[in-house]
Amino acid sequence: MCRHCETRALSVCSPLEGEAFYGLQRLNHPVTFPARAVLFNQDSPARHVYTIVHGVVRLYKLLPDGRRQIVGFALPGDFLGLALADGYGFCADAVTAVSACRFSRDHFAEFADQYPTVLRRLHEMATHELALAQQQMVLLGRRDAEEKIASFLLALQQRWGRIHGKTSVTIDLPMGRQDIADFLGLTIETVSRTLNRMARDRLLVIVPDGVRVLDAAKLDKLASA
Amino acid sequence: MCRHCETRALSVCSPLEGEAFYGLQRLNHPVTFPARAVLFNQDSPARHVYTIVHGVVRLYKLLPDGRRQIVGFALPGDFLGLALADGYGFCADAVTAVSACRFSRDHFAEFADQYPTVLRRLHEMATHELALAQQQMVLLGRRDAEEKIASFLLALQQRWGRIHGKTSVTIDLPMGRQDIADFLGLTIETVSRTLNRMARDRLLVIVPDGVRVLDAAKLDKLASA
DNA sequence: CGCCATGTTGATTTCTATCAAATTGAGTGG
DNA sequence: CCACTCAATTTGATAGAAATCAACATGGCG
Repeated sequence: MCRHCETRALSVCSPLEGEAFYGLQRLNHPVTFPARAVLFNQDSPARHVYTIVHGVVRLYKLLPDGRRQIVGFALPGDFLGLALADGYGFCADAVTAVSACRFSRDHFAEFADQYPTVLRRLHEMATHELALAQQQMVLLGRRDAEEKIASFLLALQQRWGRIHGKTSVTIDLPMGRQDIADFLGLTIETVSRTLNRMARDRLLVIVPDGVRVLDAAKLDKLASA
Repeated sequence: MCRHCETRALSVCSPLEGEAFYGLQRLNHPVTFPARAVLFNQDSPARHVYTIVHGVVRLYKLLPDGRRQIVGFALPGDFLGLALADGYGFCADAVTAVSACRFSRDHFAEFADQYPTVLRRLHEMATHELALAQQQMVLLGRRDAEEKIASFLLALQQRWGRIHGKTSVTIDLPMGRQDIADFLGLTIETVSRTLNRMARDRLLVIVPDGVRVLDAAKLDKLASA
């Protein structure tokens, strides 16, 4: 029931009311995916668009020789298919079990043309994604391994904070070390070593499926340095 | 005179006709900048938006310690200020002499709200930028120096091709080595060495303010490898 | 002609990748 | 409940690509 959806405030439907809200709700096909399920591939035609409700999705591109770059993690409230274009620009698969609102791309695009509010919101979300992507370019191009890890952890802490309504010193990391490595332009060994060095230096504690921040100030300094 | 503008087909105004076209033209304040002029800074409030008509602009972010990441080069037809947000997300300055169409951000945003075609086009341009940014993340995170240079050259060749209507084996490089380095996440020495090694290996010839491609096949292979 | 930016080239260091092996831990079946 | 398996992670040793440090060359331009 969209009316009581806990991720509504974060999602594309946040500005909708009345007729527009119900109109979009009528187009919605709720779907779920088990962990590791593929939502779509880079080359496949973009038949659907999605809003993530629960769970985490990794978005990535592959080079012909198998190297992988994760371009983002989609969390609750995030929208997949912002471009409303014929093809997705990347692969998407579920890191955890995922539930999502699925819409036919054509129906959604038609709906967006009818309600400029939706198009405006979509553009707002797209430019926000663009800003994140540019921030990630700085991280990938100009930061060392320790700074990358610190930035990643704090950014994720903030995103979970917005989703849950309160920030926690425990940062959930549903994705594996290899995923973190492929997001930060590192290897799994460097991620592991860096996290464990941070734990040894009392910046954080490694807990099952996450970390707990001990020294936020030092992490902040690393992340912005 | 917008009517005969040679970059119109590439720019935000391409889909406009009749009243909308003249309406936007009335909002336009043509401006020029000499090389090295600052268009705006990362922290300054976003008073204007721009369409580049001639010349090249570099867009970059700075870290507190002076490290720089160039997030893009704006070429004729490109739009600056896609977010229509309160702040620019980056610094912009002129690499060459630049002429541009400048609009008040508020007036432009109002105009976009009036003409959904414009908003749609803006969104299309934003998602295109997003796709480019994601491609750049792959480059920064997962490619070695030689692949980075090859990809950069070919991407620029294609962009000039779209602007001039025909692709040329001579690729104009108005930006300096340091700019290329800061775009690709390398140092100036590595850029210089890699380009000169490519020249030694007969992949290309270095010419004043550019390169001439000799072995497009090998460069293609490097770029997509 | 000489000056200062920009670019090139060489020597060395450093960080991260790579290669290799050991450890942990969740799930399975005896 | 415990041995077993397999994947994920950690840890160690080494190699390698690019950064850094340091001259040196070039080439516009006053």
